[in-house]
Amino acid sequence: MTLRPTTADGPFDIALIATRDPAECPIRDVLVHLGGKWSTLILLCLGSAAHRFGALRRAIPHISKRMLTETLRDLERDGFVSRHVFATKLPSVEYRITDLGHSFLDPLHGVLICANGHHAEIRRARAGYDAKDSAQV
Amino acid sequence: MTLRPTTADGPFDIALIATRDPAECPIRDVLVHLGGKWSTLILLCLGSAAHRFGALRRAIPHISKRMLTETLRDLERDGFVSRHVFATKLPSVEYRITDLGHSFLDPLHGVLICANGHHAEIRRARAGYDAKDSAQV
DNA sequence: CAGGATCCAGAAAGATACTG
DNA sequence: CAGTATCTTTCTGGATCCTG
Repeated sequence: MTLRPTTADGPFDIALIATRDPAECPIRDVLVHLGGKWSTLILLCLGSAAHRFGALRRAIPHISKRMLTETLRDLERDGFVSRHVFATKLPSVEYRITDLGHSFLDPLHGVLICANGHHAEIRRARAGYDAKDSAQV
Repeated sequence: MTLRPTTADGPFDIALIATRDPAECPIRDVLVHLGGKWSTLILLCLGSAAHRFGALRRAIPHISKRMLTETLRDLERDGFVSRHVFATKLPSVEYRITDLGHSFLDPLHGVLICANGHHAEIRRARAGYDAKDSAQV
């Protein structure tokens, strides 16, 4: 199976989807991490400026310390962000986006523009679907 | 807080992140669904051609019937794909991408290109991180 | 301040069996 | 063929308390 993406952006073979080992498939191996509830949010935040832990918490409402720590570790592990500890009196840690992380910023931003632009449409679709659904039951 | 994305793609306010109600935030409301393990895979598959249920299963290894059904329902609910039932002898159902879904194809594709291009780098970063990690323990 | 450790309810997801 | 139903296991994420 060789699918051709509608965008003629180059020879990108979606047959990668069908890779036997999920770990070899960039779609699954990379996107699953980016797809996490918070990764994109954090990456975008750090894309605009370096943030300290507390600043990130304030910038991203509703995130718990636990999830912030965990997601930052994951992003660090994947090489998207770097961690810089300052041995000040009270510990302070700054997170920065790396070059690798930065290279994802534009593509991600494109998705966001799209999500933002079609948000109303999506919510309308949902409302319609749910209305039909509850009517039949 | 008004963050400016590094891409000067237009006036996209990342302060949307800080929206009080998560449901109002396109980033969370849309991306959380797209971030699911399978949504992107399915959307890309359907972007290349309409598929029937069974064909999708074959195109996307490792997905269970249950997850495929569920993810398709979600995508249908959000208006990304449409469902067409043919009353043939044995039921056959075809899934197609909608215009709305199609508008996400290019941005998503951009992310994939990026993920694909940097996959090796990411895996190296992981290996390095894990090596340091286990060395310290 | 930044985060580690622990507990725990609920969501997500796999396996299997059944149906029109 | 295209699901649905059910059971079970795994994962997620929030709350809370603790430390250097």
